[in-house]
Parts: sequence; structure tokens; C-alpha cells
Amino acid sequence: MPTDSRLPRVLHALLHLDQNEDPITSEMIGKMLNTNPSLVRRLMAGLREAGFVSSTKGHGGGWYLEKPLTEISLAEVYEALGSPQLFALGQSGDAPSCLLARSADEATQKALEASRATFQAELAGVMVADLVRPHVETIKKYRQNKEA
Amino acid sequence: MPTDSRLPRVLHALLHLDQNEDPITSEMIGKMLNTNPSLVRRLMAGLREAGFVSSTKGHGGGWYLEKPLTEISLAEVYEALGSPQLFALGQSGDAPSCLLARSADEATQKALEASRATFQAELAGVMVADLVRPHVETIKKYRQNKEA
DNA sequence: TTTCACGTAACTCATAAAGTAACAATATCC
DNA sequence: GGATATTGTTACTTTATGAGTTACGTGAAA
Repeated sequence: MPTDSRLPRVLHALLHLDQNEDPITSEMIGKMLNTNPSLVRRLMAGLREAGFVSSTKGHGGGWYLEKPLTEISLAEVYEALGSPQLFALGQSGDAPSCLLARSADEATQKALEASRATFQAELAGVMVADLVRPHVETIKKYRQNKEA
Repeated sequence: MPTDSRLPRVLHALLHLDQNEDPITSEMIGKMLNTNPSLVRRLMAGLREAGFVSSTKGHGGGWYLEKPLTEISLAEVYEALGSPQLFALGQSGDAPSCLLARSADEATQKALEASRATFQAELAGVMVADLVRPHVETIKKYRQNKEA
């Protein structure tokens, strides 16, 4: 299976939405993400349901922010995507009757749970708006060039 | 892809090996893990290369421990498996030229890295022998019943 | 009323582990 | 030495799921 890249992709899209007054079409977002409009619509659907963005049809339609990026944490974005499967690892399935199998599963699960907690905590501690903080100067210069 | 269950599976197998004097065949391990002998041999190959177990062919052959489980950490077992892909998540591929895409990727990677560090630390802090500690009494009773 | 754009469903493609089968090599038993 | 047991390895199929694609209905703007 192709690696699940939904989180970084929608973050990327949100950052672009924040830089535009007008709505951005799925077509345009598709070019930014190197994919096609239909996939973009699927990606964004969760964000719309979460109230982070809205979309309008017809001429001049597209996607726009409904909430400032300073008020959306990465954890909320992840949840809006449906909290996709984080790990490629896990136990094989049903709870086994063998005591040793259960011990092995429990130990694995414990490590994964701790790992997941760290992941969630990392995401919860960052707002989407924070992502561009290290690059504010660069972006400012870029815009000045564009205006000139 | 079916979920990668190699870690809990080989842990399970190691625990069984620790309970037997004689070698255990791939066939028998296969029954314990609900799979077939061929897959068992693949699973165990890494453990053999790591020096944790040995295998012998022919009558009475099979797998046996080469090192006490008190001296093998879960992290070492994970490495012996080839440090399989931990996350189902990740960025889509090549480093993008778009600054915003890179910001999104970096934030995602940072959270994943922290998460991985926690995972590794959890595994490193546990020896395979520790897994049965909570069940020592139960196992003792089971063996007494078996002898009776 | 034509065009644009989203919403959604249905399908194929790609990836990697699991599962399976087969067979050579080798060790034990008689 | 021959029969049997067991691993080592290769090659193949199956499975699961996101990505990618196509198509068409719906609704809004020009």
C-alpha cells in the first residue's frame, strides 16, 4: 500500500488556504499536492465536517478557511482525517488463548500505546499556524518579490 | 497489506522455546502461531542471524535458544527482525520544493520521530524474560497439573 | 443555459506482509 | 546405505488499504 500521506498533505493545503483571500479550487490544490481534484475533495471532506474549512460550488467556488490556523492544532487535523491508522505494526488479530501469546501481545501493545501517546502529545502541542513560524521571513520576502 | 505481526509472534515463539529442553520444529511453532512452517522459518531467520536462537536439521531437529531471555531486550528482537516499518503514516515521497509543503512534512516527521523514540525506549527497557513475570504463578500451577 | 466546481460512487493500481507450495540439503534412525 | 525428518530458500498467490482515476449528479455563477 502507498504510505498514508494524508496528514502532511492536508496541512500543506491548509497553509495555502491561509495565504489566499479567494477560494482555491480542488484543481489548484491538486497541483500543489501533485495529485488530482477528486482525491483532494476526499482529503478535505473531513476538514469540512470538522468545521475547519468550507467549500462552495460553481464559478469562483472552491475551498476556504472557516477558522484561523492559530486555533487548529495538528491533533485536531489528524482527528478530522478520521485518526488514521498510525502503526504498520500490531498483533495478528483476536485475543489468543495461549498465555504466552497474550504476554507477547500485551508487551507489544504497551510499547505502541506509549508511542501513540507521544505522537498525540506532539500533535496537540502544535497549531497549524506554527508550521510557518520558522519561515516567516522567507515568505515575506517572497511576497515582496511577487508584488514588485 | 496485512498488519505486520512479526514482533509479537517471534516474542511468543521465544517464550515457548524457553519452556522446552528439546528443539521445537517449525511445524510445532507454526501451530502455536496459527501459521505454517515456512513462514515460521522466515520469521526466525533474523533471530538466528542475531545469535538468539539456533536451528538444526534432521530427526529431532528444530529451534532452540542460544541465549537466555534475560539477556535479550525487546528492542534487540525488533532489530533482529530488520527493524520493520513502524508507522503506517509518512510523507508522500521526495522533498518538495514548496516551502509550505516542507513545513508540513517537517512537522509530521517531528511527531513521528518523537513517537519512534518512545517506542524504542519502551522496547529497550524490557527483556523478553520479563514478559512472563506477571504470569509466573499461573505457569507454575499449569506445570504442576501437567505433571500430575 | 452554459460553464464551473464540488460531492460521491465505483473502479484500478501499488505495496509489503501473510500465506502456501515445492524442493534441495542435511541430519538422524534403522 | 536407505528411509525419514527437518531446515533453508525460492517463487508464487492472497490480502488490505491508501492513492489514483473516471464518471456523473448537483448546484452556483456568468
